[in-house]
Amino acid sequence: MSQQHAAGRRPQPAEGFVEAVLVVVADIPAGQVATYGDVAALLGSRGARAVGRVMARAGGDVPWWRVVRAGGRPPAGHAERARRHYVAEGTPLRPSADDDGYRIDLAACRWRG
DNA sequence: CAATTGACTAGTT
DNA sequence: AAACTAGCCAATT
Repeated sequence: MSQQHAAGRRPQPAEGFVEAVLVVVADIPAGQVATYGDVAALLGSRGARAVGRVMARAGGDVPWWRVVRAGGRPPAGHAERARRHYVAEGTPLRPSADDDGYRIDLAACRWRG
């Protein structure tokens, strides 16, 4: 079959980036966390927001709660859901006066690839 | 193809 | 210390 429309090919980088992010996130051990910027850095990019976008869209199949923001805050809008996972995995948390109610102790459980 | 957006980050005000 | 701004990158419209 011919080519699907000359340039109608499926751009690989699209899936490649998503896959790469999912692989890195899936590689984070339980009880530890990495920041969005760290995940991006492991991929050779600095797109912390791009990582967050992948999580929002395809993070449902990976331990998304192990990816946190710099400063130790859980993913925006998922603080309550993520907190149960941290407690279940023994991730060191710290009380906070924020709406999140807690903060992840990055100094104690930050993971490096 | 330009503009908008988004589970971000660091620096300023 | 909280709010604002600018910078970054990839996907979506």
